[in-house]
Amino acid sequence: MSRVKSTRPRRLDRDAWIEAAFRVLNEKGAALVRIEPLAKKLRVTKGSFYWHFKDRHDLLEQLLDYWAREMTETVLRFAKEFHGDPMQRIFRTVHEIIGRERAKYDLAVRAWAKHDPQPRRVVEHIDNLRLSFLRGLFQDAGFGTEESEIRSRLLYYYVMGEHFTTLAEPMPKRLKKLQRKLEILTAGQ
Amino acid sequence: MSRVKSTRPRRLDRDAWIEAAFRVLNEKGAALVRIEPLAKKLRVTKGSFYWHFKDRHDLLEQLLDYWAREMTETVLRFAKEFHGDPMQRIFRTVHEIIGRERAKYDLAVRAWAKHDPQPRRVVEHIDNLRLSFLRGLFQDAGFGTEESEIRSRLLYYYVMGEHFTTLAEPMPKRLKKLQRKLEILTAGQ
DNA sequence: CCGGCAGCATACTACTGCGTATGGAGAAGT
DNA sequence: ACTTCTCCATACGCAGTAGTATGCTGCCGG
Repeated sequence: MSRVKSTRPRRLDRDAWIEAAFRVLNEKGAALVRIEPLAKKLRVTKGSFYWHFKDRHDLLEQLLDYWAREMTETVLRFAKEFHGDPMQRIFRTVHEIIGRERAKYDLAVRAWAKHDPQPRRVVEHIDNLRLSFLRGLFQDAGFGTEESEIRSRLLYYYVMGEHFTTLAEPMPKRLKKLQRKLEILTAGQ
Repeated sequence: MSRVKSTRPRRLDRDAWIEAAFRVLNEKGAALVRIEPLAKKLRVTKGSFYWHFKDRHDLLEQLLDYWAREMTETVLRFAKEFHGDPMQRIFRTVHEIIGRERAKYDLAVRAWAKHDPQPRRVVEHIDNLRLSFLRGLFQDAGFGTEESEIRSRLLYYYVMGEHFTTLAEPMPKRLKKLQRKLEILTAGQ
């Protein structure tokens, strides 16, 4: 009758804290990423926290790193593996982003970035990465520099809006409309 | 030499609290809309607050009302006064929204709405209002129902993105590109 | 000139959260 | 077996904040 205690992951590491904090960041916002509530969720005390981190600010920095890596490595790596027609690559990339539940995390980080220069710099960097990638796709499709800039930005903002807006229709309907939207954005060539 | 004291707005009212809270909401987020710091800014104590409001939650409700009114009355009223060519009305409307510093407030409210059903309902309502308005413009321009839905959503998300993204170029350049974006979104008719 | 009330101040309790200091248990080296 | 080091618990001081209770003051009608 021993060892029936619920999961007792004593001896956890930095990443366990960061991932738990990341969840709270997305669910409640950066202001509510607090140490003691996190400790409660992880079933430890903050003695553990101050072993792995210097202070709360230290955790928030790691959080940004985590987010930045998630957002680049995961999404763009998949997208770069696509081959074939440039138009199809655009479609499959956006399809991938919208299908996955990734970019929705952006809202919390972006709201955080609005009043804090540190996340702001990171967000700008990520935005530039993604936008330049999309721009490249449009250029591959034959659009000029300026024209690609304009259309990629339209597309990028569209993807953002899809995740920031709650009036989301069921996925099949959204994907059907996505097809038409991409037609509009890639027309005129 | 009396009456030289700095502005002493004793005897303030609900609206003074709400406007101050609204500024904090946009600058710091909903979680940091706190009573005593607000009282400090208003140069009163929270005794005043609990006279005008039942509790903190009461204030946040008023805040949503305030936001909803700001976002509908102000923006849409202007837009509805525009006349002439439907395309031009679309352009002037979006021009108005982007030129003014209004929609930027959406980010804080939207982040708040993500983990709280009350603001979420309000945001959905506002989104529907704006989107149906834009949809009407496209329909006036001759697009079909489904096609207007798709294009208005592209346009709406674009306007949102312009405000949520920090990599904003100088306004003249943005407006120049806006022209081209609207051409893309209104083409094919 | 005086009662009364609107509007705010003051003083209090209770709670939450940050950071620190220190102790303790258990694994790992020797 | 004894020490050391890692990782966490415990206990503390302190600041900030929500909410309540009650006291104070100026203005306004009578």
